Amino acid sequence: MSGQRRRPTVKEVAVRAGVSPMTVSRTLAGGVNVTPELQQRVLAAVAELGYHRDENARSIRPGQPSGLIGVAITNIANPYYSTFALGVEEEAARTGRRILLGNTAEDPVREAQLVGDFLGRRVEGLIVVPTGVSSDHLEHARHSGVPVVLASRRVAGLVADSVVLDDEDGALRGTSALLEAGHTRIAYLGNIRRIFTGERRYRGFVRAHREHGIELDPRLVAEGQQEVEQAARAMRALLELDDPPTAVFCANNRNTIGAVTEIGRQISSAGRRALDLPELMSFDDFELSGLMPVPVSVIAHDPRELGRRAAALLLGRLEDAGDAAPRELELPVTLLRRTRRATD
Amino acid sequence: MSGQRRRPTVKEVAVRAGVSPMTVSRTLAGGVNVTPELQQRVLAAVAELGYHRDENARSIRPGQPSGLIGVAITNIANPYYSTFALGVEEEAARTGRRILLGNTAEDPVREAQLVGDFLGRRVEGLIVVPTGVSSDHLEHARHSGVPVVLASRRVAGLVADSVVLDDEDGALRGTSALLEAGHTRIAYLGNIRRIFTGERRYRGFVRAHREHGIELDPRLVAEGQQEVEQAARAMRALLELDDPPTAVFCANNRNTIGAVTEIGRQISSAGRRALDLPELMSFDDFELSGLMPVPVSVIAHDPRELGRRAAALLLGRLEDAGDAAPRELELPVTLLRRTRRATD
DNA sequence: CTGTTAGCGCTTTCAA
DNA sequence: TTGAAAGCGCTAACAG
Repeated sequence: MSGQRRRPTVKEVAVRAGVSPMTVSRTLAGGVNVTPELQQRVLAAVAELGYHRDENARSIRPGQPSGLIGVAITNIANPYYSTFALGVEEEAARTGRRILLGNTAEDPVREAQLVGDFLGRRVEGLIVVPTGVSSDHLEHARHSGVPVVLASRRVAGLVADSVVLDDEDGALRGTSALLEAGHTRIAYLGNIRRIFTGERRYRGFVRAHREHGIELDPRLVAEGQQEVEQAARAMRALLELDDPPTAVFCANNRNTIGAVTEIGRQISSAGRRALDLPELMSFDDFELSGLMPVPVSVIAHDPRELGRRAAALLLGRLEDAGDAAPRELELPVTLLRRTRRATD
Repeated sequence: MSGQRRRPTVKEVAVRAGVSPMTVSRTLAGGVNVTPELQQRVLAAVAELGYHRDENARSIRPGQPSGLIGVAITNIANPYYSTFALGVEEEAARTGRRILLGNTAEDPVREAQLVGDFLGRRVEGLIVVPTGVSSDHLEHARHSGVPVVLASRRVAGLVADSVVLDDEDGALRGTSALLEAGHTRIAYLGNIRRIFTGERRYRGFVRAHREHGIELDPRLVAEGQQEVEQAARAMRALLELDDPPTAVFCANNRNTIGAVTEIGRQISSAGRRALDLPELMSFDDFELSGLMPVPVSVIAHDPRELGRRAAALLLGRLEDAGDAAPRELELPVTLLRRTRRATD
């Protein structure tokens, strides 16, 4: 086993091909002004030695882009965000760029570290699902010429391109559909309010109540669940109320899964019937959402498209090198209503 | 808007702090042999200028690691692989390393490009879910001193560390459980056979039949579905047979979701009863698997743990710089049996 | 404890 | 069309 053999350099390739390093460099850059004959020799040497041009060394020259895009998301394992990352990767790959991926775990401190690290690696731009209210590190990135695109959430006071969903409208429409179906006790399972989407979706939820003249029972509002298990516990607490909700608005993927999980437990362990359990309205679609024991309506959107758009905004910024005004996209959402079937 | 301001360098920090570049470098490296007084001045200058050490420039020095790990997976959007990536990221982050993530989309050509690109960026190691049978590019990486860890699948003839699942055992046990419950017509939905896990899981499926003396009907075997929609179509074809299966073994996540999707369609559109539809055995667990309209038993395992183990193998390799014999891990799987409830 | 020198792998600039 | 020199940002190695 040859083990830690050093990687070949331009110089070694040059020697092997019997040319100067510059000829190797030029050949690899596309071969302008190099005899086909020499190109042949160079490429042969490259193949024999298994040479790979050192992109890091290349990118230290000022003006030379690193070809890297830093992506900081809150939870890689959440299918919503991983699909988002796929969208970003696809767009980036189309321009030959790679993504550096980091998980913030919804922790502002980690996010700041991550961004600092990304800057150190000379990323050309950043795509961030911001976690906190502070924007010093993002401001700083932008300030040193690294464009930032915010996805899914914005940060107050930060001037940057962004792609978010029409959260309030989605929550409004979803909640209204429940109210119009006759529900008067609708619970809310969601993120902490200080998170951008948490605030906006809650606002839509409240507004729907106001517009329909229905009073909102504060005991039905549970916020701050990040993980499925927390959401399941919150759901259980709701079901144990004297006057439980007849429908539950779940403000995101994780809360929906938690709510459904608890419903499953009620059916299998506690022996309750699906008919006696609340129906759900889920902001974020998920796989097999149509096959749940209780009806799950969804406020659907395409995280992959969100990723593509975010990447497109960033790539646009990189080309224009532009000081253009920030572009703020707000993608529409689709309400897919599901109700109890007649046979239930 | 200051726009494309050049990023500050050590030299500029040095000037601002009134010291030499080396003092800056030393301070940032931990501050050994630097007066606290000077360190103060340097750190102040760093903060004022928003300086970030250029990791790329740093890593061109031979022996200096890049702090990057290349991860090539087949489908970022598949929750199974994204959770895997999370495990890798966690472990890598513990040693201050970052991951470069690429999607191969199950395409060997893309995989080879990706690996080449990763090598150009001087990754310290590679974690790959291999797509093809060819291993030239991986062999080459290993050969130039970049350790490779294969995850989930191995490649014939390639000497490398690997973490895979006990695929055959899982498939054997899952299929056996079905046979022992009295099923004699069990269908198979899976990957193409040339894929490592496809081959192994199919082998377990066949072996169970042999051991139980049950003949396998080749018309019940559908291979080659990569995407959910393909799997749903294959499932439909199975259900339309004159003599349809009473149970279906789904060899992976995507095929299971497809099968369940089709079952949902049969119930809602075709008006069939869950009782008349086959139960499923799924290799790979998934969220809410316990709440499906037909019983879905799962052969479960933890993709995050798989990711952590793969990363641990790689990190071990990086520390030992070792020519040690390749380590081949095979993680156990857990069979979780679900059957129809009495009330069905 | 601090600074100077040299050079990592590469490519831009200039000369042949 | 080719090559030599110089320097990108950083830090080991060697003075001082």
